[in-house]
Amino acid sequence: MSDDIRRNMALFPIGIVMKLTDLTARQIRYYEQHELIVPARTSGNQRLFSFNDVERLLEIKALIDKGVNIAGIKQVIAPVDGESEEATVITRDTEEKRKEISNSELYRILKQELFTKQRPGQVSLIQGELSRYFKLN
DNA sequence: TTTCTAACA
DNA sequence: TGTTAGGA
Repeated sequence: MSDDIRRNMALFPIGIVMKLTDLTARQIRYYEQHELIVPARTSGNQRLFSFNDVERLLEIKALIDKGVNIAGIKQVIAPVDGESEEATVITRDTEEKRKEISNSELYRILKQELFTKQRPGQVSLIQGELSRYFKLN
């Protein structure tokens, strides 16, 4: 499915991802160090995240909120190596949680957010929206 | 202005 | 994890 390429297409810089996930740049970079995510880089060494990266980050956030440490999260989320089929490999446990939100739904919400949050001083609404889908089980 | 790496009161 | 320095 060509939908995979879109989900794995590196699009947004860390600033956007911060608002989308409600995570600090520090946390996002930290998770990258632990290989929980492997964002692409621009020629200027700037990170570029894909929708998949954002989804992973949201899952990580949900797990962190549950009190799971990095080691635990690594067990839940399959390590990202190859970019082909392995890109979306996840454990059955995680897959079940993801079923709570459809791909189109996530895309719609994220896209809407991208067009909404532009002006400074404006609070993103996606955090609350997405947290609903990833609400604690 | 935004992001990056490295490092620590 | 927060936060800052210093550079791109």
